[in-house]
Amino acid sequence: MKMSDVAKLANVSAATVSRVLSNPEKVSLETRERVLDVINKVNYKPHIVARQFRTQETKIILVVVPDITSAFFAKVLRGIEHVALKNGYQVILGDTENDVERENSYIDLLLQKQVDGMVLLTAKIDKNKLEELSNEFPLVLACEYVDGLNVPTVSIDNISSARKATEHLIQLGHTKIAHITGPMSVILSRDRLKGYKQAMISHDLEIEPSYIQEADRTFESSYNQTLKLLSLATPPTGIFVFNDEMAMGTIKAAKDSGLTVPDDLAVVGFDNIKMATVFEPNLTTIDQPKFAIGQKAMELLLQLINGEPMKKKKFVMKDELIIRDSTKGE
Amino acid sequence: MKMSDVAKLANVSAATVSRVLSNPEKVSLETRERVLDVINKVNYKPHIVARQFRTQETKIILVVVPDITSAFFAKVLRGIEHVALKNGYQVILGDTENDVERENSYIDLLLQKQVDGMVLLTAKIDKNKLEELSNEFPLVLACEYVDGLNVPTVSIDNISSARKATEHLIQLGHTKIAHITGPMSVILSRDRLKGYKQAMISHDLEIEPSYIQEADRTFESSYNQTLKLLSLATPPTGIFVFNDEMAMGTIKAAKDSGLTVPDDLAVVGFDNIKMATVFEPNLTTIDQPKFAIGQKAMELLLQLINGEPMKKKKFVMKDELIIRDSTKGE
DNA sequence: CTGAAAGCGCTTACAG
DNA sequence: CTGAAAGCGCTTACAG
Repeated sequence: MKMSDVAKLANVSAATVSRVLSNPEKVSLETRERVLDVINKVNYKPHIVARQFRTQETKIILVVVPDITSAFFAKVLRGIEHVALKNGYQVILGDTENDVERENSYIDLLLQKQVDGMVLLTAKIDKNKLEELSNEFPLVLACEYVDGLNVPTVSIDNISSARKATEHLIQLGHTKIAHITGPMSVILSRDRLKGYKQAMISHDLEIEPSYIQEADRTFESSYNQTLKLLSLATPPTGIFVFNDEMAMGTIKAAKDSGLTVPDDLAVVGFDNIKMATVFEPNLTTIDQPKFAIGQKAMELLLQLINGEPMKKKKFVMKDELIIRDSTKGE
Repeated sequence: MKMSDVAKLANVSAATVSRVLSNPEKVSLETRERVLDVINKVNYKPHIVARQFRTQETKIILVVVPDITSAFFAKVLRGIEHVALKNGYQVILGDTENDVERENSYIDLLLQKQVDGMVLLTAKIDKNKLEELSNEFPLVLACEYVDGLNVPTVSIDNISSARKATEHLIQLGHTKIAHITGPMSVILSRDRLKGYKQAMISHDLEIEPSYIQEADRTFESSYNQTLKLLSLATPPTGIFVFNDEMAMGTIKAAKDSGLTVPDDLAVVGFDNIKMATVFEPNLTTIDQPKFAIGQKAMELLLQLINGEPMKKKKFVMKDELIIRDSTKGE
């Protein structure tokens, strides 16, 4: 059943059926009702791909995430999704599993016009390529960003929030403070490391190289790096960890080493995922407005798609240090 | 830049360019190389929507999940994704957030030919509608299923695994065993309740109605229902909980009530999500092969899409009771 | 091995 | 307010 069949049954042209569906105000009430009756009777559904082809827009956007099983990204994704759906857009999910190759391959969807725009929640891809791409297609970065790139971006200020997290430990009296970073290939890791260093220096604390350990973003990896830190001649008494999942790994390692958190070791995480309040001790962490970041990113993408002017390109969302039991005790 | 432009530059017809892209073996080596040179030089990318329109297939499949922020569904989704990508299919994500309306609206993507097939990880939708749909379109159910529906389905045997979980508590000597169910509108909840009852009856244990409490699938909801159970005149000493996230809520409630797990209260969860080994005490639970369920579901969907015969329609995957600290102690 | 031509199902500028 | 007609960019059956 196609549009011309419906048209015949309703004694109108296909053009009129099309108008009833897309611009009903252009059709007289009488005709409109007659056409709608037929549409309902035969349960006609327009062939969306034909429409996409004709209008040259798919009403689909692509979201590229580094890890869909991460609670953090799932929440950001949901924010995107909400705004997308409300505006008639479907969301294609591109899970790269932290693989640059796969990130690159998703970009083909844009080049092949299979999606109208793209939100990147990971940006390992080459900077120049990204720059070119954003000149040609609607593209928004969220959470991650690329330094000096003139692309709309939504994130928190990772440097200042990492500084805040570290200063919280300093204010509690800690001086031997370690930092477990994410992969150095990710700019967020470098930013949070920078914030950590800034806090240490501005409080005249020495930055001990062996106190800085790189991990990938998993529980297990942070667990192992923590064991390493705890076996140092002078182990740290406080650790700022790249994210909450890793912070849980750190605390587990402390417990397995016979230490009590926060008494023997204070731990600060990042993101404020749901588990942060379920895990014991509850995590002191930096709250990121995950849902709001997703919403804002999608709103910016819609602006780009609709060709609306964009005065501001960088949006810094508000984060918040949330103090819980992993640093302050019960 | 479109195909005919490439054709001109290479001194061939558009048909030949098309063949180079889709059936290179039908083009002479010489011509093929000449065309590929041009394609690379101008960085031509075919307009996929035009191809979709022409071939009447989109190479996109839809996965409908009840909750994308759930660790369980994210893992199943990843299994689907792996098989999809390997076979040249993109995945559109349909997150219903447990809303039947939204489940229904995703079905339009199928009716409008915007996707080639669909995997449902939730099935609240009307049974007859589903039956009709599956006669017309490639459709696979995974995790959830609908009783008496002749649609390819991948899941574990929820009744027997729930029985196993309950019997584990019985074997530990518990007689006052409660069950916190998921929403009764979900068949999995009814199945697991059935398994619980079977275990109780076959061991001559009374089924105490107040020991059965319904919760939605969240941590908080199970937390509250557990408080209710613990305030009974004769509180249970063991609880089988619908899923792991809820089991964590149950344990939290027990702790907050001054009880020790497993000594005062033994708890069994379901799914074996990653957090089950991070949370303390580690959860005794039923392991579901999440990734494999996703893979199998997508393989079945591919069979349907390709019109291959399917001898068997119901696939029951192997589950496993995993005993950890939440029932047996250290 | 290659090309000319038809056609997939819509939408929209144009004419009346 | 309505219709006839063109055309979006591919693929493929057919002919040579």
